Amino acid sequence: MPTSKDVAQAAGVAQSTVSYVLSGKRPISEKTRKKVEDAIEQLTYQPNAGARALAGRRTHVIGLVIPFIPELEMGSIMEFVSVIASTARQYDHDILLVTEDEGAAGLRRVVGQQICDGLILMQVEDEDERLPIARSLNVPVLLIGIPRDPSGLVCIDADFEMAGDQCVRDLAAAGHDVISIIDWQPAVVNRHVNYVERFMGGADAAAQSLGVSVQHFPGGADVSIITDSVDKALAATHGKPAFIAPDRTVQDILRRALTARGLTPGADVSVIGSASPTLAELQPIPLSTIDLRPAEVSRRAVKIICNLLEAENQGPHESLELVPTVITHRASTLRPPHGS
Amino acid sequence: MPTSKDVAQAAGVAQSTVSYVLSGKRPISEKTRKKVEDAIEQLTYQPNAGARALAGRRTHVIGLVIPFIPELEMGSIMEFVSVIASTARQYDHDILLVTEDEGAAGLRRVVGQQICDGLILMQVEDEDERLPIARSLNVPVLLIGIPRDPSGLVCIDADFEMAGDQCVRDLAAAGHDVISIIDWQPAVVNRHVNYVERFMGGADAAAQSLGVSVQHFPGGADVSIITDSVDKALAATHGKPAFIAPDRTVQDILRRALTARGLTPGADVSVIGSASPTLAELQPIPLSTIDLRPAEVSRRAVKIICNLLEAENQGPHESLELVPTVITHRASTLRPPHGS
DNA sequence: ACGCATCGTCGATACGCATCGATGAATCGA
DNA sequence: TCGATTCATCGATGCGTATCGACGATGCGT
Repeated sequence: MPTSKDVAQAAGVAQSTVSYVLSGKRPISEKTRKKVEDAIEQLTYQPNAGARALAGRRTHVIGLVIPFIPELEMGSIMEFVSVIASTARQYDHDILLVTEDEGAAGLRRVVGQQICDGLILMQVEDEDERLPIARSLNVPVLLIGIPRDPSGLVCIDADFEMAGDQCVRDLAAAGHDVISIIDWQPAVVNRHVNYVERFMGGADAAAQSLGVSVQHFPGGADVSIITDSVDKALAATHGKPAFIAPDRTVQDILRRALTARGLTPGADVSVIGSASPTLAELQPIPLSTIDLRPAEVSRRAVKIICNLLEAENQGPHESLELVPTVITHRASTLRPPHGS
Repeated sequence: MPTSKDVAQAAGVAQSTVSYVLSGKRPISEKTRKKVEDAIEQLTYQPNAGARALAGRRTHVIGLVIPFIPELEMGSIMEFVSVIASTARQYDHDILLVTEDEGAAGLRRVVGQQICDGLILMQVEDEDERLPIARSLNVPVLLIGIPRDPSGLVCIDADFEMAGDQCVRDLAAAGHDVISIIDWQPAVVNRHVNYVERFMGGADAAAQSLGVSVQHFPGGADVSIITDSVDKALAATHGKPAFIAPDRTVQDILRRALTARGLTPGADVSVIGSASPTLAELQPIPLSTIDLRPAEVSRRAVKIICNLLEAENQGPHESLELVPTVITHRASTLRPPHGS
């Protein structure tokens, strides 16, 4: 492996000059720059990351703390991971994986050993045990998710309140006056991620201001539970029932339960779920969705932490960014009555 | 951040002694060791990774090249990623993500900059453009998947041939003499990962040796295609049809298609799919599965590359490890006739 | 023509650790 | 009791880069 000294020698300059050509932190004449760049190319020189980190006190690596994975959500987590990794590259950074099973100690380790310049925490819970550590670490930390007490922390998340609001408004506009929301699966709810409450809060507020009623039902992987909700929803309304099911697994079950009752989404009943456009279109009946925009959340997360890294000024930052959600009509919801 | 020099001072020894206590590469008296360890604890000293990499020529980081993600397979990829990351920790290594969108250059970068000691490539294709680079890099590379020409490479994968064999034998034993295999989705097949062929090869060979016949049908996300296959399978056999559908998405479609024809898995028809035990049990009718054991493949992958890292002897290694698959009976397959 | 600022480059040093050779202390045999 | 070993530790050096101060060369104004 060639070093910057080799490059310097080949170009007939000092090693420090090579360094300045690369960093641009001091003016270099066009002629010298050319010589150095040629030498770099010919030797296929690449700066040694360890030495760079040691001398420059910056590793250009961001630690990504991935959650322990309830099997059913692995797909959505992977989308975050993937987008975060490629976005990080655009900011000239790499992503190091920190698994949840290392627990809070993992955070201390990667920061203490200075493997990372900063951290991104996924799936932040309401009262997350990692928060005190996050606050005490001397590096920027970005949370995806919003804890109960976000003071002194930098957070980003989808705007679940907006999502709940959008869903209810949409169904109300389609003529539904009783709307049933089926909760996330117990496995998710029990994790105390508060986006569940935020979503419900947004939905309830919208319902109140519009004068429609919202019913809440437990989620679950069991068809009978969902079928029950369907029956209750049917009994509670004169018109056609409407369902909101933000959890992907619950969506699948709901679809099955509706079929079992002979109900067709878009004709006898409205259903709004949460899925990427691609997945939504693949359904037998294309699903109207509330898009929580994981890719956009990921991109912004990386952007925010990279800004913090450049800012470099100490002192705990604090901010909260909510990414607007997008509702999309497809075949699974009734169309609004004409003229209204 | 305290350094090993600080520790040395606190313990009243030389810095090199601290280093030897940590690495164990020279004998240290019990008394000195104790002093040093106490100092480490009190200062909460953690060795600087950059300096360690620079001096020790070993980063303790493994690059994991994750594939570009057809949305539908994200879940399974995440399982690999997650298990690889936590297994790596057991071998005292960390995982750095390298995204496919950086292409082959990404491999050269992380190795050239010496960010990584070795690489794991996922989803290796038949004629993978990364192979020449993998061979030319001066670090251990472990492939998950088997290219057409694995010479000079170290590979691991599930034993898809065994999987195909097991499925066919199992269905034959249950009394089926015509077995229909539905291919992976076109998106997967077109990627030229050859596990598809290996699976089919194993199935065909088993069929031949058992005197049953195997029909192949194209996979797809379209219900009508699958329904077609169901009809053809029904026409081609006196008894009850049998299906093998290793692709998860295809499985879902198949289930729907069977329902549409009024067929019940386990009663009128046998179905073997591929899913983790958890997911299989969650189905309305628990699915008999061929388990491709992604977690085991991941664990062994990490183990192999860590061994290579320790071996350190140059010269291209070459090996091929196949992880046995496991077939599990659940409710979706017919039971073998008594006494046979 | 001369002092002065500016520009471009060099040399030296620090970053924190691993490792090698050397040194002093302790142990052993005869 | 003395030299030969072995054991435990120290000091010095190198890993490859970033950065700071210094220095010669150039251009400016007067």
